Amino acid sequence: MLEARLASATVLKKLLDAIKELVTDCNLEANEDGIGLQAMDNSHVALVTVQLEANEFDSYRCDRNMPLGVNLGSLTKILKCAKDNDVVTIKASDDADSLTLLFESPNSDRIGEYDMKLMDIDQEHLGIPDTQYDATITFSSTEFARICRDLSALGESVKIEVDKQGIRFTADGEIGNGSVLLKHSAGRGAVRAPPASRSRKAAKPKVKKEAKRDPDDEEEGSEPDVANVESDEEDVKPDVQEEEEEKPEVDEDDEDEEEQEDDEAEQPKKRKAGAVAKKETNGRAKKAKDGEDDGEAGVSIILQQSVSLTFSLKYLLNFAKSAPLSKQVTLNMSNEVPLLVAFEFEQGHINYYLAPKIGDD
Amino acid sequence: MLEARLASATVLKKLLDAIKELVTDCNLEANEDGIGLQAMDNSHVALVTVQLEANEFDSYRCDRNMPLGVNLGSLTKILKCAKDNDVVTIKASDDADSLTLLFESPNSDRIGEYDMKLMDIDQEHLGIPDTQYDATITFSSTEFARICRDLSALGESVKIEVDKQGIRFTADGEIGNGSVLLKHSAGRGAVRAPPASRSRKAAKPKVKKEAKRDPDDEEEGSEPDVANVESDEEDVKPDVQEEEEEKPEVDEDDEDEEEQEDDEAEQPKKRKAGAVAKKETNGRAKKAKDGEDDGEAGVSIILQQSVSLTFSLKYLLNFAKSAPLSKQVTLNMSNEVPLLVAFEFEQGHINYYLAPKIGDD
DNA sequence: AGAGGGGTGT
DNA sequence: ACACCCCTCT
Repeated sequence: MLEARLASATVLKKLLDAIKELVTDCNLEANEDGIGLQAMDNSHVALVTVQLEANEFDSYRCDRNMPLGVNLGSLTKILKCAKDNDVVTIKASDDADSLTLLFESPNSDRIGEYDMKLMDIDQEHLGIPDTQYDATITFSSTEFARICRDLSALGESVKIEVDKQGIRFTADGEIGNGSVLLKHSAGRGAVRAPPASRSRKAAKPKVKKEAKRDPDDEEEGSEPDVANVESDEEDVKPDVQEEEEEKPEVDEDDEDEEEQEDDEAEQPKKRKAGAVAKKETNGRAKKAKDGEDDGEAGVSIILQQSVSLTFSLKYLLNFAKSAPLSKQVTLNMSNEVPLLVAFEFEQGHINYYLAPKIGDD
Repeated sequence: MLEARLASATVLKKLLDAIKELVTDCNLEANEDGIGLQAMDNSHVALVTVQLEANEFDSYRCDRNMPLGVNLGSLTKILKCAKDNDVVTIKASDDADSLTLLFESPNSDRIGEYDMKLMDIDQEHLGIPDTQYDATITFSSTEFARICRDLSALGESVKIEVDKQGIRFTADGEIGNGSVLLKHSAGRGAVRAPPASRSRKAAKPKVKKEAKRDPDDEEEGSEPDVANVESDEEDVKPDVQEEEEEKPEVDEDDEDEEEQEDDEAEQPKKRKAGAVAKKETNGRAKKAKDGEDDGEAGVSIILQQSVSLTFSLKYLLNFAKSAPLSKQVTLNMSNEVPLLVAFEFEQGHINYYLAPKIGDD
């Protein structure tokens, strides 16, 4: 049986707003690690994964692995019945034919209880290899959303080029061409040599498989398909959550405190997530007065080699709907390999994978 | 070649929002005076003119007259890619087959560059005579917008009557009749005898031609046509900008300092525009606390003789979309002559001309 | 409370 | 496809 208590409904609401248009039905995978979700989008082009960490819940109990097949539209409707600051309790009995959501006002003077029918969904669990990316760019998620929105007025595709100078998004279309260049920020998340951050990653157990995909993988995943997905269930979830935990730190310790953070890396994740949240708050307060509040925390670029990839803006626009979940987004790119768009938030993360268009000059 | 730099994208955005539904394609006329636009609306009923003064740009360079044929929809799309406080640079090379817009964030960490295809547009340049109007009413632009919106719920036409008491807008329709009366403000922009303000205007060179239109002009422009437009290119732009520069002052010196402002009238325009902007700011700050911020600066009426004219609300609604550009709007009316609706803003002005309906009451 | 974005209707 | 209205996010 599952019983998970979350202090605020707002994360769940934002999560569902983010993915409900990408995925109609899918299994929520509840287990001792927390609640996860993995699904191809409806047109089978993009892959979304979500993980809510068990130890980020106010309380969490899950006796066994439970695949909970939900219709995300229905779940969204039910979540609309919760106020943002309601305390949410998610319950499922062992037969798992329905999911119960309990919404309590903060002072418990109102309690809503909603039951949702579950469905059986046959869903292969895809293994997602832990890729070492050639370029990792972390910047304002609202800036990301803004760029995708702006450029989608011009064309259907965006070319993303990353080099030492910064990251450039370019779209061409009938009415004209547009390009947006974000320069890496001096003083904060500036361009950093990869080895420094990689060495920290080596401390993790069973991370990294191969850094690059096989060429034929990209062949068949040429356009509308996530190329580097494998069917290796065993090591997927650990990999994903370890890897995602990693990325924001790169930006974190760009400030001043690398060694300290490395120490913390051995500690429970709860502690680390707290640090992330705190830092984000600082970032906002710090930047609040300089007028430009999209530039929060600047643009961090970690570059192993320059990349140039082209993607469908339609999907990026969808991914950018996760911006309310996190102030920062991380784009992970290697040439001819699917893009990983990652959002970290206090309770977990959401990752999107999208294969590049081919012939992307 | 043209290169014009504007400290903030917001004026351009507002301008295009204001006219993009009225005009589809038109030439931007860049020359040493600045950037101008003149176009009939798509149904050839109303006339719009815009002027952005060269000396109000942060920097301005235009070597020769360049007609830049733009699709306003495309330009609007591109301007949506600029944030309000972005610095905008407009560039066109001498062959003028495309227009480049550069959007830089205030701290230059983001640079957007957009190229827009230009088109050849054959467009006669209409001469607009400098008319002395029988009634000139200056009041809150949002009030104007509100009245147009409110009355358009009742009928398709509005009768505008101006006399010493004030200005009355009346609409009749099936569900009932409505009328809004704005009284001239005591203490501020009150009704003023025309000679006083006319004498100031007399200080300008080459102003005023004839005060009234020829009757046959109105005949052919009876309903859907701007009647008093002549094909006299020479004196149009100077006249327009002189005249428009004049109007807000009427309201300005209603405060206490008539003579001083008359002195300034001889000074360069740059100086005067600055004064206008400053006064507007004061007006906002002053009124901020009395709750009614539509009544800013009151209602100023300069009346030579009473007028009563009827106009299509559809067009007035469109004109009122310029309200974000200026806190004040000026209506200039003479019986049986097209209405001039004028908005002044720091970088220039926008004027709308609309012929009255006949049988107007 | 205001502005921007998304969705719906013409 | 464009315009208008409503809702959400800032």
